[in-house]
Parts: sequence; C-alpha cells; structure tokens
Amino acid sequence: MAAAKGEESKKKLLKAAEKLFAEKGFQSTKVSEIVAHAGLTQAAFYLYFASKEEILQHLLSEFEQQLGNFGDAGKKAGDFYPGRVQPYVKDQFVQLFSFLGKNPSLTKIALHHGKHGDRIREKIVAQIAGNMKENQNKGIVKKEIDPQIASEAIVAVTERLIDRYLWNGEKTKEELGAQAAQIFLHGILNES
Amino acid sequence: MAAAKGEESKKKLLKAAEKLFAEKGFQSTKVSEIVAHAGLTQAAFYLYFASKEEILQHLLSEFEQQLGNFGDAGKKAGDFYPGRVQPYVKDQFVQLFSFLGKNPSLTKIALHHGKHGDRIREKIVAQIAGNMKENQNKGIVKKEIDPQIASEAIVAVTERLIDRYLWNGEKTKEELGAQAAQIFLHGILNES
Amino acid sequence: MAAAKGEESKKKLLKAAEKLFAEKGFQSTKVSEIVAHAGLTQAAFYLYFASKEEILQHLLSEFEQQLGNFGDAGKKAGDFYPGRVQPYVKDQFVQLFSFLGKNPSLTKIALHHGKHGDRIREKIVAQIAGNMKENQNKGIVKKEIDPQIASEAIVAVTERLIDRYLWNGEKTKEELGAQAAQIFLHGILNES
Amino acid sequence: MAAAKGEESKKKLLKAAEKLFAEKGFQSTKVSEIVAHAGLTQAAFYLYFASKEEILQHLLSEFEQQLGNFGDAGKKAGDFYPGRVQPYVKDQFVQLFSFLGKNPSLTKIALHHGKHGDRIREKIVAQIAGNMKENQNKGIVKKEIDPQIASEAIVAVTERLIDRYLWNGEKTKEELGAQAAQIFLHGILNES
DNA sequence: TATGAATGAGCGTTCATTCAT
DNA sequence: GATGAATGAACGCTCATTCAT
Repeated sequence: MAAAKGEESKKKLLKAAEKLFAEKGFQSTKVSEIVAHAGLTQAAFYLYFASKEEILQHLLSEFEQQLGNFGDAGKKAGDFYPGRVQPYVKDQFVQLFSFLGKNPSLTKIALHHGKHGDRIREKIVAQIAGNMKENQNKGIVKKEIDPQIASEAIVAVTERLIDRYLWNGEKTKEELGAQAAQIFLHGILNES
Repeated sequence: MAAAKGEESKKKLLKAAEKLFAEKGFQSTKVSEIVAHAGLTQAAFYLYFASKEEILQHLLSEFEQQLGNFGDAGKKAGDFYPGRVQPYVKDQFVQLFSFLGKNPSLTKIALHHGKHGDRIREKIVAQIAGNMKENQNKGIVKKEIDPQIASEAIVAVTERLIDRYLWNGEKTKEELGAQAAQIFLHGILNES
Repeated sequence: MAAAKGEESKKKLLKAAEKLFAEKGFQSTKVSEIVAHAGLTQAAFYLYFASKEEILQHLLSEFEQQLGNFGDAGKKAGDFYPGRVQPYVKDQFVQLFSFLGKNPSLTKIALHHGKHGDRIREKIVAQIAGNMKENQNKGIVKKEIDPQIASEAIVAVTERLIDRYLWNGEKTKEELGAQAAQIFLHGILNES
Repeated sequence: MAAAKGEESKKKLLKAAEKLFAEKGFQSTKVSEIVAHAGLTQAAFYLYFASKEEILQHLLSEFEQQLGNFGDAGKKAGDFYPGRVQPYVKDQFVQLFSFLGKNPSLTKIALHHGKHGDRIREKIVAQIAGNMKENQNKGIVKKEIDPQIASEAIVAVTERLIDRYLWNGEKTKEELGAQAAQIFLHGILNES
C-alpha cells in the first residue's frame, strides 16, 4: 500500500535536484550534492535516472505537463466574464502569475535552461499572445501593441518578480499579481 | 601605429570570452574554447588573466563602468524637457534600452551571473526607481505604482527583449524601445 | 576477515607515497607516480586524500605519533640503570637510532620537509637536549658540551647514517648504533 | 675594462639561483623567480644557461672546484704540526667547518641534491676518511672507529650546524667548529 | 533496492623553454 | 645583449558515470 521504497527515493532525488538546480543552476549542481541532499549514494542516483541531464528533463516535462492544464484553464476562464472585459483580462494575468508562482524553482529552471527553456517559454508566450490577439480583435487591447513582444514582456516580468519577491516571501502572489496587472494593463503614467 | 601585440591578444580573448559567456554561460564555457576562438593556446590565456574567473570580472567591471556613465546621462537628460513630461519619461526609457542594447552579450552576462548580477541589477533598478519616485512626486507617475517593482519589471523586460529580438536582428533597438515604452507608459488596454 | 577494500587501497597509496617521497622528495613525486605504484587510477587517489599535500601530512602525523611514544620510552628506560651511567646513556642513544631506523623513509621525509621537518626535528632535539642537560647536572656529561648543539649533531648523524647505510642494508641498526654511540660518547681520538 | 655586460647578468642570475635554490630547493624554485631576483626577463636566462638544470650544474661545479683546493690545503696543513697530533687533527676539523661555512647556500644545495649531492659528499667523506685512516695507523685515532662512518658523521654534523646556526648568525664559525671538534675528538662523556 | 569502490575523460592552471624582433 | 609574446607538455584535481557485490 505504501509507495514502493524505490519511488520514495526517486522523489527525494527529484526534490533535491529541483531545489539545487533552481539555487545554483544545472551546471553548477553536482550529482554528489543532489544525492547528499537526498540522503542516498551516487550509485543510487543512476538507479532512477540515466544521467544528470535526464533528471533535468524529468523536472522539465513535469513542468510542461502542468503547463498544459494552465492553457485549458485560461480558455475556460474566458467564459465566466461575458461582457466585462477588463476583469477578464486582469484575471488571466493573475492566473499566469499564480501558475508560475506555484512552483518557483521549477519555473526558474525551466525558463533559464537554454534550448529547453526557449521551447517552454515560447509555448507560454504563444498562448498569451494568442489570447491577446483575440482581445485585440475584440478591441480590448490596443492596436499598436505587438502581442508577441507584449507577451514576452509579461512572461519576463512574471518570472523576475517571482524570483525576486516571491521566493523569499517579501511579497505575496496577490500583491505581485496586482502590481503587474496594474502596470501592464494601464501603464505607469497618469493620464494627462 | 600597430597596437602592442600583447594588447591585441588580450582583446581577442575578451571578445571571445564575451561571446561565449553570453551564449553558453560562464560555467559551460571552457577556457579551451575561449582560446580556440581567439586563435591562441591555453597557456597564452594565463599571460593576460590570472584565472577564468578573472576574465569574467574584467568583463563585468567594464560593464559596470559604462553603467556609471549611463546614470549621469540620465540625470542630465532631465533638464532638456522643461514642462513636457511624457517625452522625458519616454526618453529615459529608451535610453536604458539603448544603453543595455549597446552591449547585449555583456548585459546578459552581467545580469545572469548570480552574486555579481544581483549587485549590478540592483544598481540599475535603484537608479530607475529613484527617477520614478521623483516623477511620482511630481504627479507624473501614478501613486499606486510601486517604483521598486516597476523598475524591476522594466529591467527584466529590457533584458529579455534585447536577448530575444535584438541579438538576432529580428527587431531594431528603436522598435523595441518604442514598444516597451508604449507598454510601460500607457499599458496594453484601450481606455473603455 | 579481509580488511575493507577501501582501506587496503588507502594503505597502498600511503606505502607508495612514503617510498616515493623518501626517494625523490615531495615536489618531484607526481600523483600519477603514486597511483601507478599503488595500481590505481588518479581519481582513486582523491577518494582517500583531499590533495597531494594531505597525504604528506598523513605520513607526517603518523611519524609524529610514533615520536610521542619514543619520548615516553626514553623516560622509563632511565629507571633501569641505577648507578651505571654509561650503559644508560649509550642505551638512550641506541634507542634513538632504533626508533628512527624503524622507518627510514618516514624519517627522511619528516626531517627533510621544510617547515614541518623543522618542527619535528626540533621536538626530537629538544627531548635529547633535555636528557643531556640532566646528565650534565649529574656530572655524567661534560660541562663544556652545549647540549643543544650536541643534540642537533646526534640527530643529524643518526639521520644520515640511516639514510646511507641502513636503507640499502649495508650495515645493521646495531652496528650503526654502536659506532655512533662510540663516537659521540668517547670521541674518535685515543687518549694520549 | 669593465666586465662585459653579459657577464654581469650571468653573475646576477647565478647569485639569485644560489640564494633561491638554498632557500627553497631546486624543484620549488621557478625560473621566473630567479630572473625576477636578477632583474631580467625569462628569455635572458636562456642566453646564459641552456636549462634550469644547467645553472644548477654550474653552481655545483663551482662548489666542486673549491672543494679541490680544500683537499690540497688539508694535505699541506699536515706538515705544520710535526709531533703535535691533537692540534693537527682538530685543525683539520675546523678547516672543514670553515670551508663549508664559507658558502652555506652552495653547501646546502650541493649536499642536498640527490645524485649530484651524493657524488660530492662522497668526495668530501673520502678525503676525510683517508686522513682519518692515516691517523688511525699512526695511533692517533682509535682502532675501533670505522673511518668511513665517522667521516659521514662529521660531514653530516658540519652540514647541519652550518644550516642551523651559521645561516642565521646565531653562532659563529669558530664557536661551532670548537664545539664540533670537542664532540668528535673527545666525546660528550666525562671520563669516569 | 542499494552501496562502496573505482574510473575515463576532461578541466583549469603552471612552467620550462623557444623565437621573432 | 635583451625582450615581449607565445607554446607544449604536464600536473593536480573534479565529476559524471559504472560495476561487482
């Protein structure tokens, strides 16, 4: 009934790797450190993962899976705001924030890791850009905005604020979400 | 007329290191690769730099030096827009863009490199936040904006757009600057 | 029954290092040579010792530990020769010889290695000088002798004779001990 | 009239090498250090010496040359003490001391350097042993003494006392010579 | 399921030595 | 006679990975 002992070890390794990869980066994290944090030996590592690279992939695909759900949630959420445009857009924004903030270390790893990061980021950006284009057609979003660029900006900011303020508990997800939404939706300037 | 041969080699090494550090990160870049790109032997590297770490520092301090000038420029620029607030703010924005865009690889290295990156980023953010606070007091920037957060956002976006669009020539500095300014100054939404 | 395999390898490395350090000195001995003699790879070396320096320290402290015992032995031995002074002094002399001769390579390494060697030699010299001073007070040793210098001389000779004659089996410990005692106790000249 | 400039540089290099070899040993002394002490460049070194090894040989042969003179001096000195045996022997002893003490660093280098050191030491030992054997035949030196061993002892002590007390000026050549002679000629024990 | 022991390949660094000027 | 610049070869050390038990 209890999870097989092996499965537990595998989880410990994944947790350790996630923490360390996020803290020090993939290259700088040694297999020896991962197993030390997991309370196992180096040989045990290779019982569960073929290589250091593979445990990263495992983490990354875990993240990508959750990413799929996010997309669906976004779609569905649209239906709940018939007619009221601003709350809808704002809510989508907060959702992204909430989603990426749920797993800050995974987010950091996923978006920072060269090739893989690019692919994943592209996915998120595309999703947001798609939504934005729709909203542009509906007249909600300004015509002058390049959805591609704006989406990149949104992701970059989300990523950064999570890393800077959420990670260490300096701000809450809600505070950050509100601020980010405020900035992106209305800009920082007073209307003259 | 010809620059001392040694100085040339040093520059070649710096150029190569800059390129590679930006492309693959510090850890993943091997000294052997740097010297290969510079057309020298490994031993020659240590004629000019005490360690791989030191060439990074060299690059970093080069960047920080330019950073100082950027701050001064920002201050002076303020005087040129008496009464016209928006162009002033926008211009400042574009300047940051222009400044960081002038040396994309150095920017990437500087802001991505753990401890050092944090310090440098903090410097830039503080400078922008300072300006923003002033403009907030003057009623130019919205009261609800947290200058700290907004500045982090601005830097994050600038960094990302440079890396994504400028690096490969997909967009020009001006295009990006305009788009970013647009987003940050007025937001993406149409006024309803 | 069998000693743990790792412990065996460690011992092999220590034996090899001892031999080579004694033969060619610390600096001239390469880690590659040590492991070759031990039948291991270079990486294995660092499984047991953090650095080349550390294996030297290990050897040195092993020697110093034995050194402590030597001091005690000397003290106790004094009690066994009540009233008969010459055999007592001679025996102490032979003991030093026997002690250092038990591990010629370790002795060579220990006394030849700069800072460390100086400290260890000082220890031995001080011990002998202490004894000698006592015997001087008892009227056994000549007043004109400077115990410090005489002790340095004794150690130097012991060291050299071991290295020259014991190492290659040309003389036995007893022969050397007898000759050295003879020289130091009564000198080389006939009484005229 | 002035010595050629090249000859001066060569001398500077020899002086520097002598000092450094004595202080830190041959292996641990880098060519870069030698030239730094001599105020020259590394390339200049190879104008005068084919290799690091060669400058050592140069130093060594310089020492060996002086050694020849020492042997002759010993022989001649014998004639000046007709009938008075002890002063003669003692004087020879002091001469060795004086000779080796004249160039402590060269002495240290010469006697410490493996193969070469062995050859040179052998030469000195043989010379002393030869004299001692003569004196043994004349009844001056005890029959029981093995001249070979005694000579090794004498050289070892001389070498050590020079290194320990002369080098830093703690004792003078004369003090050391007297003490050493005292020990070796008459031993440390009181006649009971 | 897990480990203790070992390794191959490579990395950053050093150093005696060379050569064009 | 001397130098600035460069190098080949090796060294100490690290690390992801393997394998017998």
